[in-house]
Amino acid sequence: MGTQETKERILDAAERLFAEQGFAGTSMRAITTAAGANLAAVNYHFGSKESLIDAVFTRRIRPINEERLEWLDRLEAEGDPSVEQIVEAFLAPPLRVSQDPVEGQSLLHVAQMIGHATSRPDSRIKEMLVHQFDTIIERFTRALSRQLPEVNHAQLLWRFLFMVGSMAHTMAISKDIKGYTRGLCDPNDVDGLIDAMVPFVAAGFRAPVPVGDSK
Amino acid sequence: MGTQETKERILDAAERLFAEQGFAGTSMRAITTAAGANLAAVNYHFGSKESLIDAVFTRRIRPINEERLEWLDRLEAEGDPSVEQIVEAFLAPPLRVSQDPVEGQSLLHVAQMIGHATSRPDSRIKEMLVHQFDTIIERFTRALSRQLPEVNHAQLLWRFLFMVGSMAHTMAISKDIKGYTRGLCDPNDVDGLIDAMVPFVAAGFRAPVPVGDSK
DNA sequence: GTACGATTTAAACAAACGTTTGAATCAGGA
DNA sequence: TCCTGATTCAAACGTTTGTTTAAATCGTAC
Repeated sequence: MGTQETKERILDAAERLFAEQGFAGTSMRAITTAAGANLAAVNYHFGSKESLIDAVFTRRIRPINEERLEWLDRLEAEGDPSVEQIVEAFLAPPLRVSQDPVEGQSLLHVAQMIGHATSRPDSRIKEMLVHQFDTIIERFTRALSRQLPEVNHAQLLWRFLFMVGSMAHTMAISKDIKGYTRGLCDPNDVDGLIDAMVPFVAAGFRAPVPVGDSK
Repeated sequence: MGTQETKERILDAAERLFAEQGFAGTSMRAITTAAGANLAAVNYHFGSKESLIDAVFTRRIRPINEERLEWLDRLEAEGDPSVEQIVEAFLAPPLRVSQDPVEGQSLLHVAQMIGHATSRPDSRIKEMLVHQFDTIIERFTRALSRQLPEVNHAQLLWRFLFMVGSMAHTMAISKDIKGYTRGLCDPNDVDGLIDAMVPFVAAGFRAPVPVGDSK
């Protein structure tokens, strides 16, 4: 049959190149060459480079956000979840999806791409992100607020932002973490990374609110 | 005389445009037009666009890192600083330098630019960052390790990375924070931002290390 | 005033970019 | 076999990119 074989190859190649070289740094020619397709294939299948970026991004972020919500649903069905559990439900899905089940090693392409996208100057992607994360932010801040009644809403949003920052930045530079830390930190050990990140973020959420900011 | 007047104007314009549109998204023509200079001025004064990026970045990051080290020196001269104090010495300088003393409001161009730079795919800037932060990382991790003897070195590096991520990401998207948080968080209130960020990060540093990671 | 290095200017450069075109090729049903 | 729609292909499109060039202009010391 060959159901959209070229389309899939383009998405895979674009995802890898976007992760490695960023969106602006990746040309249509580089994508189609890596995908073994003709230059015009992207415009034929996706319409434009911008639409391709959307497609590459949405293909990954939607399942990630669905898994986040399912994870949180499961936790709340079992009782009232701890801050650590809520944080893990937010952080683990995007990190786990980066593990290549075929190669065994973690390529982290998805993670790097998401990291780049979150700090992109382009406003179009920003709007997409805001929309994609609308439900996520509401559900997770509400769950966290239940466990942290002494943290007002503004402070909770700040801390949520700091968590996203820790995650996104770690993802974005994951390829170079070994260089930064002289090999001491291994970004391919996803479970170890989650085990390091969850306590850090959870403790941050539990921190006493600054004085003079009572609400 | 006109001591390098054009050169300064180009640096200012480039900094603003880099912050607003990223490095790849800003053309030489946009920079020189905004600076009121001729197109060839950048190549004449800086050699190339890449060198201009270096110049724009270095002009800001060097004083920031110097202030970080001076701040830490001062703290250590007064006694042994708390985690909160060390964290503040790292976070405050890049956030404060963003405040425009003339306009009164915080334009945060520097912060945004730094945020973009830290998640840049380009390896050249990465090397520059690693080199610029070499001393910083060593001094600050050593100071933190003295207050946190139960946190092993690998975990400390992870947490340092998470701190940088929170900072860089907040800087990168500072322009859109009000949109993300429906106006509840104001990135122009730099003191309030620091007051929110320092307790979060400090609590993260103090968090108990994950089990099975004793070293 | 004249000469000279520093700077600015307009113009053009080659290269790379995303996109479009129209013919060639493919697959499957009538 | 022929037809039809989907896909692929090589080629070219018009822009935009960063950079270079050579002449024009400026500022200053002689």
